[in-house]
Amino acid sequence: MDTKAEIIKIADALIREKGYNAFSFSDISKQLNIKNASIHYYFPTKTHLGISIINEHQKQLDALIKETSTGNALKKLNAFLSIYATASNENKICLVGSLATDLYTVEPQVQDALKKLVDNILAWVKQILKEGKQNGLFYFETDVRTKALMVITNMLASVQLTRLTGRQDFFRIKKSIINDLTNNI
Amino acid sequence: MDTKAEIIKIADALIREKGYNAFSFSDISKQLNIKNASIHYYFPTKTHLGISIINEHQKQLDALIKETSTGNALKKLNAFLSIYATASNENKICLVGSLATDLYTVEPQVQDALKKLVDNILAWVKQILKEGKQNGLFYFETDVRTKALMVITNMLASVQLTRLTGRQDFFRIKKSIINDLTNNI
DNA sequence: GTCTATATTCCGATAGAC
DNA sequence: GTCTATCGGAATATAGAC
Repeated sequence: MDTKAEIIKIADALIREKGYNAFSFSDISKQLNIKNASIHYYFPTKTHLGISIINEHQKQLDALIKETSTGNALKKLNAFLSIYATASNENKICLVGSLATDLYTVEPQVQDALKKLVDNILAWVKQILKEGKQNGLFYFETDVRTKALMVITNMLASVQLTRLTGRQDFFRIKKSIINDLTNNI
Repeated sequence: MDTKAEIIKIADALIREKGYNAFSFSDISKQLNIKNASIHYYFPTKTHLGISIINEHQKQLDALIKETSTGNALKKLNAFLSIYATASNENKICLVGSLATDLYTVEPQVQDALKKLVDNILAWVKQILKEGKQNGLFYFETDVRTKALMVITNMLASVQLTRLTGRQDFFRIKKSIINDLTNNI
């Protein structure tokens, strides 16, 4: 992995562990054993870095959508939920939740990039739910958009809240989402 | 309102708008037309202030529980959901979500105070759901703790996520929570 | 209680040598 | 590409006058 990719990886971990305003270029440079100023060679400002982190998540989302495209809706749903399970296991939260909390402290370009990522996540989950319902795998009565928002908010907040109540609870919630969708068929 | 209470009120608004690490004593002192140093007379450190904000929320929670104690479970649930509706209308998030995101950047005393608040919120929501089910007002199959966690996470993340998708979505989610609980009876 | 003044530390960012 | 050196600014916090 080249230096630029490593910076993004470390910064992404920091942003999801401590938040956008709590990590510094120094935190990254120490982990990479380079100097503060070297980070600025790759990312002139913290805003540039923030946008690159969001874009990296967009790439990973696109890849996951592509990888699971041949599976059924349940497999796709599990792939989506696994994103948060991985975060929970590392005591990290998701990027969207982290940046949504700090939304009004970041520059408009970061806000815009995040909005696009959220739109794409929401579109994917909506598609998964719609497909699952049509194929008789899922059962729910709420409209697709609202149901998708509820699945996403359950996951987004679970990684945050279970930092305080215990990680067990995350997996209780994750299991319950699948149970609720797949019962009553 | 005395100065100490005003500081808490302003700091609470800032923490839920911008996050714990993004607001400063200067932000507060400017709004109060006093000087930076005067804040330290009331709160020696930012940690003291953080704990006082959490304690204030605990007091408001206790008051809300007491106020609604004579109502039925649906009225209590609506009171709980209204906390987040108020926040959403101000484009603010809830204190628990804000501090959970920054959890590993605050001192242990703040973490501990937050944990106790979360325990009390969870206990109340569990009690509301249990009571509603027993009285035939609510319908759900999941165990009470998990269901309570799902209601809380829906609300906690909705105020964050709908900063990006639009406030309409918050009220779609809120309505859907009530519908899901009160249907199928 | 509130002020001025200041100590200390850290941050994002830049200039210029190598 | 990475370094040293440094600037300007902001943050938490304290000392001591009023």
